[in-house]
Amino acid sequence: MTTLSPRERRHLRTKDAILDAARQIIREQGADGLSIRAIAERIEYSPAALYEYFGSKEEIMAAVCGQGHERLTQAMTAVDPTLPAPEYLMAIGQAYIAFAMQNPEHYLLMFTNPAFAGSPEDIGASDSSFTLLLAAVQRGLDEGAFKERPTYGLMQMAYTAWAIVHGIAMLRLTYLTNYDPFDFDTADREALRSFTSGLKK
Amino acid sequence: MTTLSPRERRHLRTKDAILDAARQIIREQGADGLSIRAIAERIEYSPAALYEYFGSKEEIMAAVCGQGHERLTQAMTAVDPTLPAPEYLMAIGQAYIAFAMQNPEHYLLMFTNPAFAGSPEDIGASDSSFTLLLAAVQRGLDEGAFKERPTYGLMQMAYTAWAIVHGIAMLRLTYLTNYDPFDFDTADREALRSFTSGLKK
DNA sequence: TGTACATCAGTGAACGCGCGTTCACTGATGTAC
DNA sequence: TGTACATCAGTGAACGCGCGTTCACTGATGTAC
Repeated sequence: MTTLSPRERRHLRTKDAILDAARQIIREQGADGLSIRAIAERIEYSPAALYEYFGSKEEIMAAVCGQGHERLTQAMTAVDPTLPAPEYLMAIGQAYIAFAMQNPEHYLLMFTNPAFAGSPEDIGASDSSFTLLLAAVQRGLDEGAFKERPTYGLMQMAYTAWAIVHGIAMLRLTYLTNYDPFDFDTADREALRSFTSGLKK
Repeated sequence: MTTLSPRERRHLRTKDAILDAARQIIREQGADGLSIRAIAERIEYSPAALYEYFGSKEEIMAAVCGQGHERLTQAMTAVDPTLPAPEYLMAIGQAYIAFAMQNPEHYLLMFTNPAFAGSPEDIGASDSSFTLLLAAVQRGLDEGAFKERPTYGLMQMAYTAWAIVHGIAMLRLTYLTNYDPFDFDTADREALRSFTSGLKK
């Protein structure tokens, strides 16, 4: 790893400041409120200055998404891997949901923006958070904790496990804001338990 | 029910044409592509003409959302209510997902647009599709097919059941377009079975 | 049935706005000798 | 250490664009008598 010159360090710091500003704007005003001009205003630069760091607005959004995927994977990796498979699956699910709640701007940009969705690589082995999920389900199958069916194997189980945490995250972030008749975290845990227990037979 | 004058009929027909055009545009270009001008062009009117029918762009979007909620409720109501509670719950879940797949523009506008989310009434008794879901879970509890826990009762079960179908719908519509390594419908059915069977204990 | 008038449905042009991006420029920082 | 020059980081003004909405208008449709 080469050491960086002061100039390079400053460059990276400014780049980070741009991404931070972008995240804050999305958090406060939604993705529609994000504009080059708003970012520039927040970091007290002229709009044109941002083009020294990113080629376009789209590049900035892609960078924020990339950051989000990294941090999501990190949060899931922090889960204790020595847990029994069903508990481990539940725990990474809870970590996933917690990440979404704590980083709504990241999560919504990652999964709401049509521009960053739908390419096969995203769900394939290269997408590391999904890879973690696949491994968790595989372990459950190997250890006999989950039972396969002809039409419900590794991929299907992982896909539906993803769907449930994604559904919880999206509902809470987009539809159930300002609504809390009960403790969501507890209900979510029960939902994961219910779903996971269903994988056993 | 009063009969309508030809003028009133024509008015309603044009109103419908506006909503249809709006839905098609969202379908083809996403919600961001929706504009008064685009709708006007599609129905071969001047942009200003739309203000004869709706007060603002927002009113048009709200009307499309309203249509969507109606149709979703209709689709779920069409499910055979004489099915045993667990099968009934699965069936309305499948109807929910099928609606989203067949009406992506409705579904995405309803659940993606921040402007139409988050008011308590939306999840309360007034939202009829959620009411259907609540009734289904209640039946399962009454019949002893589902078992309550201290932290996982009627509302929690309904909320998480909603989350799972919502997650499936959103994933398929926004992230897994152009990706089909297996039959989603089959996997979805298994997921609902797995989740529902988990409600029994 | 004919006529006078009111209402309705639609047009075309214009408004002000915020946007992403470009471009010529300038002063500051770093580099070579 | 001093000087000449190249590169870097940032500015300010302007571009063209598409947007929602308003407004004065006009011809068509409906209504009253």
